[in-house]
Amino acid sequence: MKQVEEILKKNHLSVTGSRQKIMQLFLNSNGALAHADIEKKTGESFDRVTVYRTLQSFVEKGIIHLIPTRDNSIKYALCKDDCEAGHHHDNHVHFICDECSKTICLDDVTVPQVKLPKGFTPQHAEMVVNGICEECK
Amino acid sequence: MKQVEEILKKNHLSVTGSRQKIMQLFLNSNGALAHADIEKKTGESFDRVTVYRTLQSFVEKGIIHLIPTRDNSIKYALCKDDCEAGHHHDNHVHFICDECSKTICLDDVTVPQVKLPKGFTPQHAEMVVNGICEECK
DNA sequence: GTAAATTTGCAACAATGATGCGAAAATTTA
DNA sequence: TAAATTTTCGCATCATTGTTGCAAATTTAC
Ligand SMILES: [Mn+2]
Ligand SMILES: [Mn+2]
Ligand SMILES: [Zn+2]
Ligand SMILES: [Zn+2]
Repeated sequence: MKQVEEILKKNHLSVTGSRQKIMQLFLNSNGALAHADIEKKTGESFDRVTVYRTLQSFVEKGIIHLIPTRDNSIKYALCKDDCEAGHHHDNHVHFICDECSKTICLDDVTVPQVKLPKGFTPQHAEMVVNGICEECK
Repeated sequence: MKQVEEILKKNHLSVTGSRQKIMQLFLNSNGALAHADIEKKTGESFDRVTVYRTLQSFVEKGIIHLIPTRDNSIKYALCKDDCEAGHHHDNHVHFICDECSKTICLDDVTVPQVKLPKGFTPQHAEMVVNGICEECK
C-alpha cells in the first residue's frame, strides 16, 4: 500500500483523489504550504472548497498543524510529533525566511517558557521567528 | 491641548474627527482592538475604508502595532515602547485569553531568545501565549 | 454488486481588505 | 480670516478569502 494511502487509512479518512494528491504535496514539500500554494500545485484539478475541506479534516485528525504568521496568512505543515485527532501537541518554533519566504518547522527547537505576570495562566504558546534561513544565507 | 490631539500632531498627522475618535478608543481600551471592534464602538460614524486607512497610518507612524493571532484575525494595540515611523521595536509577549478572548500586551515580558539550528539568522521574533487572563481567573 | 455513507463541485453568500476619484475638511499661506 | 493648497473622507467598485446547503458522484461496507 502506498504511503499516502496508509496515512489516510490510519486516520480513518476515506481515500480520495484530492486527499491523496494534497497529502503527497505535504510529503514532498520541505516547508509549510499555504492554501494558495496547494491550489497552484494541484493545478486547477480540485475545487477551492474541496481544498479548504481537505485541509480542515487533516488538521482535525492531527495530520497537519497551522502556523501563524505576522502577515496573518495561514500556513500548514505536517505534524512530526505524535499528534492525535483533536489533540495537537506540537510546540516547536517556526521560522519564516525574509528572503525566500519559506516557512520551516524547527522541530528540535522547543518554544521556551516565559514567566507571566501574576494571575495569568498559560495554556499554549506559539513562537515565530523571522530572519534568513540556512539556504539563503 | 488635548492628549489625543497632541499625539496626532507629534506624529505629523492632521487632526481629523475619525483619527481623534479612534485614538481615544485605544487610550481608553485596556486590551487590543480589532477592526470590527472599532467599527462597532465608533457606532456607524465612519466609513469602513476610513477606519482601515486610519489604522494603517497609525501603524506606519509607529503609534500602534499589530498582533498576530492563531485564528488569523488582526488586532491592534498602542505602542508603549518608543517606536518611530517605519521602525517598530516592540518585542513583548502577547497574551490571548481563551475565556474572554481579550488580547493583552505584556509589556514587561520580553520575547526570549532561542538557539536556532546552524545557518539560521534571526531578525525578529513574535510570541503569543494563550490561556486564562488575570480577570477571568 | 448493491446499499449506505461520505465526499465533491457548484452556487450563493459573507467578511475582509484595497483602489480610484470627486467632494469635503484641514492646514498653510498671505 | 480668507483664499489657496494639501490632505482626508466617503462612495462605488473590485479582489480575495472563507463558509454553507444541496444534489451528484464517489468511496466504503456488506
Ligand atoms: Mn510546525
Ligand atoms: Mn503589544
Ligand atoms: Zn530562505
Ligand atoms: Zn480573560
